Amino acid sequence: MALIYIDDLKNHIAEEIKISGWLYNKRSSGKVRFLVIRDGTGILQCVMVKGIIQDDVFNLFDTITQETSLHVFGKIKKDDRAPGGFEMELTNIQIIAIAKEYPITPKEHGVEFLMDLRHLWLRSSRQHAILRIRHQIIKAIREFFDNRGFILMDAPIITPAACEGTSTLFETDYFDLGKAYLTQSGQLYGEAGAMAHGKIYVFGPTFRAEKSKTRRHLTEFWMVEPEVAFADLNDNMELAEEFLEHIVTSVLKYRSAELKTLERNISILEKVKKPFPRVSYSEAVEILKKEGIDFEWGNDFGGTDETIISEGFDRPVIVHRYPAKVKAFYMKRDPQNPDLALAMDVLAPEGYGEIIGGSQREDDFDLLVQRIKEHNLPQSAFDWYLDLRRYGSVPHAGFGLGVERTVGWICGLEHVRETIPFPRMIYRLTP
RNA sequence: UCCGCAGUAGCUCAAUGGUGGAGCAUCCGGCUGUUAACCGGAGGGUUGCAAGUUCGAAUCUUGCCUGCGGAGCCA
Repeated sequence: MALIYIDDLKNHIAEEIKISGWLYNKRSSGKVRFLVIRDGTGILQCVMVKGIIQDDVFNLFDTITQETSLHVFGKIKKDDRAPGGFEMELTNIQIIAIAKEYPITPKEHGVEFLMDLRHLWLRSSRQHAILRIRHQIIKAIREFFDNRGFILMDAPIITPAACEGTSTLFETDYFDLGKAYLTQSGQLYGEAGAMAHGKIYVFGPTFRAEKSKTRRHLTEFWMVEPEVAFADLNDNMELAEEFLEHIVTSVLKYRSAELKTLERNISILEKVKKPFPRVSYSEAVEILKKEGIDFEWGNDFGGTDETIISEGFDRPVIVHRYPAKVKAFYMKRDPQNPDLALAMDVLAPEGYGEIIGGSQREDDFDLLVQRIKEHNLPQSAFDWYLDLRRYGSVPHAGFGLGVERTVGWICGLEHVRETIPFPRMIYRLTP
């Protein structure tokens, strides 16, 4: 017999059915008792009245504790008084396993306590909604690229050297070959893929060993990185805005119930339509100065700078053409001004900061060799990467989108630690 | 690594130098439509750890531990 799920109850009104789940909450007013069941797809209020149901079933109420697993049997009816709009008139209950005293009670808890119990916290309605939206975002990401002929190309997670040579990497011993590192970006491999397939995307976990202690940082996070051959900075910015529009539209369409659970103000999300405002780095610096910020041209923006810049716009804003010296070695210089890199960042509204970073890549062999030297990187480690310029180099561009920051923004969360099932942070390795 | 904040019952918090409490959770009792149900009762404490000041410390001082927020770095 196929399981019936709570989110499908509308097709089973007036039927006698079985629902399998866990006790979410229970209430009683003596002779009338309510069991609230969750089955992973929703919650269902079940009601029983003494004298109408068998006494031995009625009395099971006292032994069923929060999160006890059980089957409930009864007839489904519409009832506006019930959360979810449907109610089951109980005829029978089968207990599978009585739960021990459950630590997460239907009252407030602190984040530290809940994070220690993350494996159980995932069951509560808010976390449930967040992870369903995360799922939708990831689905929309894959859908977007798949529908446009991009090929998914997995990059290695264990790598021989830094991709960008700046961040601190997690290090491990690799047999007789010396040290290996966990990847901080699949991009360089993605460029190889773009030269083979035209347009690809890398989607995988990335790792940063920096001791970042902010609401925007995890040591392990997921990143999607498209890379397109024969594309320039403008193509890259257009791709990014169509991409973000698609993701947000998809979440609004398929996860409105979850956004409501999170009490997200969706009017802000509804404005995420292309074209996004575009400002150059220099214009962004002017915005900061107009707001009274003491900011020197040539520095990179900090978190608060990004917030101030994005506050002037009602949708994500693209900042382009950064000073080359604050950006990575592989970025192509602006032919109009060699001090600038053809880089672009997308800043999310409401202070969520940088969710996309990308650029047109340097495609000239000699210039790339020069950049590697300027950044004091070992050229031997990049010899394979230079091959991409030796053998049929073309203009190409791409970007990386941080999944957790995007989930945090769309859900309206305070901290990215709630956007991933089991966050890894500098002071948290468990559960 | 640096700066700031916090640590009291299983959980969330109160008590600011003078007898450590409340709500929730647990246990017992009551209630025929509850909505984080409600009402009555009970049990539950090395106030993060160590030292110091004081007649007296959860409260003041110092050190340590743990966590949170921010800076730097980045998505």
